[in-house]
Amino acid sequence: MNIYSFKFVPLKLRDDKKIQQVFEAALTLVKQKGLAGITMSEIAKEAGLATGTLYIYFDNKEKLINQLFAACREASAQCYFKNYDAAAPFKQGFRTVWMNILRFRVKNFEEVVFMDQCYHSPFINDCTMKLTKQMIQPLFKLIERGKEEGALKEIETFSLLTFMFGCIHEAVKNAHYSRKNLKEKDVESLFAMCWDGMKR
Amino acid sequence: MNIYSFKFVPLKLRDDKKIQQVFEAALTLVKQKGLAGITMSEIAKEAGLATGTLYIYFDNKEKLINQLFAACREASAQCYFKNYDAAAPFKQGFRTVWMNILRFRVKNFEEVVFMDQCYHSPFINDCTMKLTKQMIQPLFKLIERGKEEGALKEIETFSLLTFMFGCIHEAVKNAHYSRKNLKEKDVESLFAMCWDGMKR
DNA sequence: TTTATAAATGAATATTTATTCATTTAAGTT
DNA sequence: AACTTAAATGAATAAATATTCATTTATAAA
Repeated sequence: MNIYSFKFVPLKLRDDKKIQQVFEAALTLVKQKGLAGITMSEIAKEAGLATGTLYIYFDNKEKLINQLFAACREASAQCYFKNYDAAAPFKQGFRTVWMNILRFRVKNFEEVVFMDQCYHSPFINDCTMKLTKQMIQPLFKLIERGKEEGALKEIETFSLLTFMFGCIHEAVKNAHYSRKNLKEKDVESLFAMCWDGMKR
Repeated sequence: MNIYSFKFVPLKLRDDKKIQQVFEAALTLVKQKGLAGITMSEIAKEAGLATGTLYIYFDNKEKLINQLFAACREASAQCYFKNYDAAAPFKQGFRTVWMNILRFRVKNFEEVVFMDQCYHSPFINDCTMKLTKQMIQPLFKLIERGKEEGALKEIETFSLLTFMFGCIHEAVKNAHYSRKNLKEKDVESLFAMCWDGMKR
């Protein structure tokens, strides 16, 4: 017990699990009705909280959405290089990363939808956007390695990356909307198409 | 002059150009601030009309957005087979269609953004969605022809189409956001990647 | 030129939604 | 057990937005 204890003693603590609850509620609703269709009171209800409680954890709606966006971006970037072995041949490493991205997007489809909607919304500010662009840096390096080793076509790195993301992105979206789960063989043929398109 | 003329004589006519003005205003604003950020009064202002005038042309906001969506879908589907020569070799026809899609998306980027946002919004109803799916039928046929002639990989048509759209889609988006116009050579290398990925 | 009619207007109203706040509840300290 | 403090609540308020409507304007026919 220190001399300050009489001044600041937090007696009932904020529950950080609630932030997660709110995030999940928001994602569920955005997937259902889009960013244009969600309200603070609905988010609170879906999260099992009173409307006022939201404002203990988030300054306002804009901040809530920006924070959720940042969290999604973090989670997404985190997955890219899981199990990546820099010592292995390029194609193998590329495949690992490719599969990581695909799996993340299948598993976290709500996040993907949410982030997609955010890019053209009044909620996401410039600072948030800039940070987002920085996070694909490691992927840039990967593609560049592929070109140096003669494995990939001599095309602008940005174009190659775009191509790779485009394939994955659209496949995950279409699979979801047509309610067909991506089977092992679908994933394999998609990877084959993507690789054949990019390889030298 | 017929016997009814004393009953229904339209003396000041509705101006169909206004509908186009409103559509353009809405697209401009959606690109700027997203579907979540537009209001009826802003649309009216951007279109140079009074708020009330909007309600002469559209029942309400939902209808306005649905009609705009339908118009965009129409325009988009219209372009696919321009200059397509069914008698020409497959690759040539495929290339024509591919370029049509790419060009349309570059030129009508606002429409693309708008439609993208609509898919997850409270505005677009099921009926509208169903119609949209029907409109890619001719593309289905094209891909099937490619497989029959041995030009394309023996993969589900839907997967091949998805792949093709994914490449185009993402390339147009990224080009736009990074403010790099797609140059002739970028388009060519993108087409090459897409074709190499799909060809047998 | 007059008249009839529908379009156009934008301020007023209705509705929805964000945010606040007085009150209650819960938890740690004494 | 009493006390203190912050979290939690949800009804009340503020703010934003959709929609209406009484009035004005424009047009074509007579």
